[in-house]
Amino acid sequence: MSATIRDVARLAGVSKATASRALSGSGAVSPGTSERVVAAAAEIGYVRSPNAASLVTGRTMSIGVLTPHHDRWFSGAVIEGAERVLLSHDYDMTLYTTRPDTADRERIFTFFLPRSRFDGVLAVATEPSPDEVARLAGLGIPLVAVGGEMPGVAAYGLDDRAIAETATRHLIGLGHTRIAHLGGLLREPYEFSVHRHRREGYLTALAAAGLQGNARLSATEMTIPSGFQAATALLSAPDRPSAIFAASDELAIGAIIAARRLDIAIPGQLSVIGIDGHSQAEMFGLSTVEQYPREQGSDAAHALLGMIGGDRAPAPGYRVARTRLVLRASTGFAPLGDA
Amino acid sequence: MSATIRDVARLAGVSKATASRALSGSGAVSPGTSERVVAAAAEIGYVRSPNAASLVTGRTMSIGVLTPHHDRWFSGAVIEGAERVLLSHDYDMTLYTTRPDTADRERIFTFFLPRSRFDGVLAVATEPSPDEVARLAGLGIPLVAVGGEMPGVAAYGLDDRAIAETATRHLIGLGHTRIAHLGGLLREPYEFSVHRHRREGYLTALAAAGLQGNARLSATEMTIPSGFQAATALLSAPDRPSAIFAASDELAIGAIIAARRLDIAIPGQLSVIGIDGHSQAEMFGLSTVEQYPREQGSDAAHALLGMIGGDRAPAPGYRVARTRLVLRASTGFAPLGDA
DNA sequence: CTGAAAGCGCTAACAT
DNA sequence: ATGTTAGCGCTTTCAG
Repeated sequence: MSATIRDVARLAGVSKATASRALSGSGAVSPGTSERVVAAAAEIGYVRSPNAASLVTGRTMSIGVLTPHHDRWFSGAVIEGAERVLLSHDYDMTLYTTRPDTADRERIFTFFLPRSRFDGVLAVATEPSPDEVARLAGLGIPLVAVGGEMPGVAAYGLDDRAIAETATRHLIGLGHTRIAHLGGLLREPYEFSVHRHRREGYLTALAAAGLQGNARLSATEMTIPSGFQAATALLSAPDRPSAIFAASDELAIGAIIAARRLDIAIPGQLSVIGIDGHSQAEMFGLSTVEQYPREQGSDAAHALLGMIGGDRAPAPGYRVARTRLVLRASTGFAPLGDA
Repeated sequence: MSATIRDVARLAGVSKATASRALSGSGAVSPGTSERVVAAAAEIGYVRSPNAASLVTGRTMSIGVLTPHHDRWFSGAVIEGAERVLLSHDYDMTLYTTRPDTADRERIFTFFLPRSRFDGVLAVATEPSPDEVARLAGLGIPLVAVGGEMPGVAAYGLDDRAIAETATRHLIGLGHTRIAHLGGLLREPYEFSVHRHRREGYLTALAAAGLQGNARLSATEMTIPSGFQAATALLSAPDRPSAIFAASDELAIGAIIAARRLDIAIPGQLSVIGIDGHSQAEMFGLSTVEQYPREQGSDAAHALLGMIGGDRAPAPGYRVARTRLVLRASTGFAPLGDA
């Protein structure tokens, strides 16, 4: 089919070995020879087959990427950030959707990942069971997680407890006392720590202000429509909250839409704050704790590449990514009295 | 590192060839032997290396997927639909983000795709230049497009002109005369036909009703915030339209949010209709022409697999995917007189 | 600095 | 039905 290194060698009048050396820039090749080889390769449009090369080098030049949903704002941005870095190092990404409790997910861990196709694995917002963690480890290749802790694994994510506290405290500082928390689902028995930590931060802040008795928790899928539904329920109750701390901007945006539908003025009658810095946050005037998933993705990719390259493996651990509190109209004013 | 077919053969007491045959189910192997081989493989957790196999079979068991943005509703759904089918056939997907006019995009076509890693390519909502089309063809592997036509290529998509006409006609039937079109960007000189066709359908419907003089066109990125901005401009003008036909639900949703912000009642003072059946369409009460990208993705994957399998290559051509007009609150009422 | 030879893991003739 | 041999495209000893 396409040109092989044999063709290049023949055209350049050298042996396969020399052609290989010239093309990879590794061994010692005389400048003239090297030039001829490179020219020959360009002429016939030769591109090295990494599959064949991997057989002898052990390097596949590919990364396996795991995510429960690649079309969500967070995962999409992480993947995008990782892709830029990887492509520039001649790596590409094979994507697997690890939706919980599916047959496909099972096969991804037992069949696709062990096919020896990858030099590393990037887990994005994935909540692996202990069994899955063991399988991942059994692969014997570097693993980096983004979007939450993973036991014994290098991970990039937020200090979720702290930022949840910050966000909740901001609401408290505005004078709110009836603050509800719109959180993510806590999948038992194995779950990514993110949702739990954000809820804990919320509770801590409440307790610090002597408001623990007012805690009001709602948990749902991390999507705008789910947030809309959950918030509608929350806001339809007679003793509705005057503020909502949402665990993600998607949930917060759903809450804003719900409030409008119910004719509840923001921020007059309801303050809302989220976490993320979603692409729609500004449009909705949403106050939020911004994070930068594209950056997290590229950091993770660099880490992975480093580990593959044999750099002293960065001690597995949790790297806290930067965030920034951004205040907008959704928390623009103190609530109107106690109504 | 991991177990090879040699290990399996040794453990089962057969030759590599027999082990290979037993595992692949191709050649003739006695039931007893086959069983022993399979058991041995299971015992040591053997998984065939497709990279090594591809060297001799020519099959890589992988598909290259091209999309300008994998995190948008449409692409996300297409990819999801394709993934399910592919995984069930032992295929996985390597994803490349082909954002127009980037260096990465160039390298994807010139370096990554020709690495002989794929048995086929799936192009999702991709607008390839003639040069890129040529490179794709030069790969010598099956190619299927989803989300628009591609010259000389098997493609799955909508009858964009027809559904745009349908949507516009629905607005006209409601009594509207000042109908604006919120469309996608027309990238010159090469573009996917989608946006142009939808605009043409809109113009055709207008003309059929003698309304061609009232055409009002606005083109922008296919995102909610872009739709919000464009609609805000459209609706702030003194002679604002009484109806909007948006080329996508994302744009339509942006328009709905803009209208609320401007205190323009829907559907009292403004009717809105979109195209897609976006996951947020119902929440926003958006009338739309639903399409089913997950289905399109799985159809495309089946087609690809068929072409790879050597089925009589389905004549390259355009396959029209099903749609359904879904009416909701956003076009619930006729406009209030002519105001 | 360069070439010849071996071999990565696997399958496809070709024998038997 | 099974084993032997060759070889896919590539890199890496090992000689020279």
